[in-house]
Amino acid sequence: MSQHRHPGAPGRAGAVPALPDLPEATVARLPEYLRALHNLAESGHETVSSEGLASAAGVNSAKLRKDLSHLGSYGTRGVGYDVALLIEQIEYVLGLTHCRAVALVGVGNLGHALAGYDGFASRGFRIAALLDADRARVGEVINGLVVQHVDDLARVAAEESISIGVIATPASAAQPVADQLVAVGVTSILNFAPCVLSVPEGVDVRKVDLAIELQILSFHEHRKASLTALPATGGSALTALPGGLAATDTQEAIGT
Amino acid sequence: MSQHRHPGAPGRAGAVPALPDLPEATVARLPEYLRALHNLAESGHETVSSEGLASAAGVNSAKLRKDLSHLGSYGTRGVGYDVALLIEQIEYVLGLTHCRAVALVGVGNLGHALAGYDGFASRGFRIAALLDADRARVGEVINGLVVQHVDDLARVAAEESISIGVIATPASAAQPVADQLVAVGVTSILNFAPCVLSVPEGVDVRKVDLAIELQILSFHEHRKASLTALPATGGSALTALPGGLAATDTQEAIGT
DNA sequence: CGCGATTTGTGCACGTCTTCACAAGCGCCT
DNA sequence: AGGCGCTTGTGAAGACGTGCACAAATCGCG
Repeated sequence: MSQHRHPGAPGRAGAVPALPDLPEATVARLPEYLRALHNLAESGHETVSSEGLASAAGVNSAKLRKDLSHLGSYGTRGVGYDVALLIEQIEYVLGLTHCRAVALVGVGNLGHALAGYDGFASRGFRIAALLDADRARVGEVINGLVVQHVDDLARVAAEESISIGVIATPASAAQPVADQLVAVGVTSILNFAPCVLSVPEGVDVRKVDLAIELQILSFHEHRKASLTALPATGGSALTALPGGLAATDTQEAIGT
Repeated sequence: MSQHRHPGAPGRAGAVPALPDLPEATVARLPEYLRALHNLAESGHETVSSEGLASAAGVNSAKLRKDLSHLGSYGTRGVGYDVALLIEQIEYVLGLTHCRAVALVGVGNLGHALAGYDGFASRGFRIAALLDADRARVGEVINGLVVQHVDDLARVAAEESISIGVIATPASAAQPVADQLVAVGVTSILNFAPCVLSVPEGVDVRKVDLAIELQILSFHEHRKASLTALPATGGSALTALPGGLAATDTQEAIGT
């Protein structure tokens, strides 16, 4: 395991790209590393240590090193990682070496915002089509793109090579839209509608539900509040004492 | 472990709320169960089996039962779960029994969409204030709320009891905004800006980055594409065969 | 009243992820 | 050239999450 080789995007000879099947948890963090690396590159850093990159990405350095080690050996002991090289590598692994076309379905409140979000373009994604089921919206121009009817999806997909579909419709419309996307060959879907989608095997769906995020935060607020409400006994009682749950479980003792 | 007791919200006598510290993974799924339960309740179901609820929530039934068992025993063997009771319980645990006030900072593209998103109000959250650093935006009315300057945060927080802060600003503004939120006592933050926030201990931050979700999907697209590109050898080679990585590791053998 | 069908709750084993701790490797300085 | 400090890459251990499979419990029916 040495001999600093670069088997990734640059220099591969059309052979097997050698995509190691990374742990999901690692994949989920790579984009964060990538963002941090771009920041570092802009501020003139040429190399960065695992400690430095880890803190910029908000993770611990051991985790970062293990994550990067899954891509191969791109660091130099005693020095750190070459920022530019690492960017290249991560972008290759993530499949960002070429711009990916995104079809956005549903130009309501959220869809509008997504259509105008410049964070996509700056990170290798191009919104290639806006679609909506509401004929009243068809023809509207958003951010330089004309809204088309969702029934024209097949034609649109034929013109542009759609890589990813984004669903920003109400929940009731999401499943049919997903079916249409799958029908035209889309195998990756980002779903903002609050519902579960059923898709055939081989199609990846990621779900983002803004209300769920708030509810998770709400839980922690609730927990924190209930903690401070127990000045003396509370703090220790719920850190898993043997009798910690006695307050509720005593009833069981009575029952038996 | 029996004696169908209801120690949760309804009927507790001001004593310890007995909030068990749930596994994070469970907490993250509870909102999904809650949404599915509301759907079931609307369609007239009074009870639901773990199997039924699990499929409605998109998880497997064993996981669902284990998740719910952490809240206590609210099912009836041979019957299933009482939908209304379970809703009550989950809402209590998540701290949704009273409406939570949310302060939204940054009314740009995304902020606008969030301000108009009705999925918040319908699930126990009330956007209590809109704030922005841009004085040109102050005074603008969005969805019945007047945009105020972010420097007025202290006053706003005094009027409304802000429970959660949402950051929808550009990355460069996010950290100062977070500091201001923390300064007025906010201990839960939902961050849409693509950057890591540093906050004091005790403050919870959840991050939603739309571009990251796309990048994760991009990875899977890339992987799927590289799979289909290897008709014969590929399929098996990268499912962790001993020699699967030989294509790249042979270089090492040459090196040594 | 008892029995069978049904469904929950959970012990257990397995896999994944995280963290620690340290050997191996690299560059620099003398 | 040799040694020293620094940093990566990785084995091993522990924590955490998942899924199976089954005992316990409940309802309905004869």
